[in-house]
Amino acid sequence: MLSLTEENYLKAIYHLSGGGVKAVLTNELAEAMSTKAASATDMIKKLAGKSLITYEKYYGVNVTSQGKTAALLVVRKHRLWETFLVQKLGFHWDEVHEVAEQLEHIHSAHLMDKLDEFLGFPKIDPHGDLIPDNKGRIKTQPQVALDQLKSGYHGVIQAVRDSDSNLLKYLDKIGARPGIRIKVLGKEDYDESMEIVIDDKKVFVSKEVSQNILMTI
Amino acid sequence: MLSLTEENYLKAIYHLSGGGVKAVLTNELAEAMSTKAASATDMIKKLAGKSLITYEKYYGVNVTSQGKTAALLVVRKHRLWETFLVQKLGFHWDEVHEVAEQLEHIHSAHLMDKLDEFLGFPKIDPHGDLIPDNKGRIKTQPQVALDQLKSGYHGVIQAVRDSDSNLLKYLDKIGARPGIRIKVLGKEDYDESMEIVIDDKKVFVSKEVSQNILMTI
DNA sequence: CATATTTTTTAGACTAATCTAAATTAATTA
DNA sequence: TAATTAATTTAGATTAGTCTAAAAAATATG
Repeated sequence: MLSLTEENYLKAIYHLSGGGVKAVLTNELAEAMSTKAASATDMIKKLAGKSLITYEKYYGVNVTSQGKTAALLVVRKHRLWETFLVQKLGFHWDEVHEVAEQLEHIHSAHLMDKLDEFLGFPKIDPHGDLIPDNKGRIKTQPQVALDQLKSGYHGVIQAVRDSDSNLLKYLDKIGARPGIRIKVLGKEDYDESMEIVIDDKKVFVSKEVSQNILMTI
Repeated sequence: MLSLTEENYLKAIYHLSGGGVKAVLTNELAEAMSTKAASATDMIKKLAGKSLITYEKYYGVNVTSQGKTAALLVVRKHRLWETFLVQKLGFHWDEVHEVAEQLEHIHSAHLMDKLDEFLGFPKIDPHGDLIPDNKGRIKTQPQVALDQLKSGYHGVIQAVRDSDSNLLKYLDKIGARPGIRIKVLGKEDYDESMEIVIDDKKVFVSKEVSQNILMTI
């Protein structure tokens, strides 16, 4: 059984990796956990020893399928508790995070199945995120090209359709890599170019580019 | 804020002391916590340093009113969660303890008030125990003399009416001290003597004795 | 009442998770 | 490509909670 700290690190790795899409660096992880790189290194070794992640010195961390399942079971608990807090206890959506961060570490599969049933087997949580099932599986979201996304919506880059190296270099330059979240600010009717937010930076991309970025929403 | 371990020790002290009625010895506490006396001593010093208990070397521990309040707030959480598990999630009463032991350590007064409201402000939990209010107060239960108790019922010794030293010596001999739980097995119609259980031992007591033992049920 | 036994405390060590500071490796730049 | 800088790892220390073994205090016994 994982300790509370191990679960929190694993969940952070899962999220930082964009759901297992890309590697996570030690400093990224340390910052996400509000701790120091040395502490992150120690925990990385521990989780690698439990086969939840793979670790190559100086090159970062990837979640294994076992680690992904474990992370998704924590995510499931978090999202079911948030749903409970909002739907049954009348919490506002912005009050639930801190408490759900605690509740997600309660160890009882039976409890979560009962809660799931009590809530009517919800598919999404109050923030619109998908709730994984009790085997740690999350419905693979259908991929959508970025140009199909409406203003205000956001998604995570899953893949790039065209493998032209000029496109990939350009995407790399603007920070558009798999696992990265994009928000659509607006679309120009004239040329169908889009203004999007990547890493808190606003960028304009042409229709040719946005057609080639595959996202999950 | 108390750590999970501190909360568990404090709760154990509260219960072993019969709700603050009598002192708790180091070995008792160690056994209740499934740990060693040395560990109990360490934690006792820590809790005494936080003014939750008073501690006199070699003579045991007493909860302060501050400690009592803190313990009762944990008890409140435990009992509200048990009520939730049984009434809302359909748990059986014998499945709830382990999960409630975890849930009672979630830190959020707001959550407990909301849960209390959701459950309709229950006064007792599924085991029939009183639920303390959100200030850590528990309704003082009316005292009842042991001879008024019916078969099958149980209660905790709160005080002894007669201070005759022969009576007290006798009570001490059969293990009937304040804070100790008694269960009534049966009553003889002939002389109104009672068969009771104290510390898993069956004992017969006369009406003269049972009239003088004041209990809370 | 002196000795033996039990209970409790103290001393020192161990693990998990953390930190700082130093050393090492990788990446960047001149 | 050599030197500099940035990222990462290692080494050693710290805290909370635990343990074992030894010392000290209280209690029981002869």
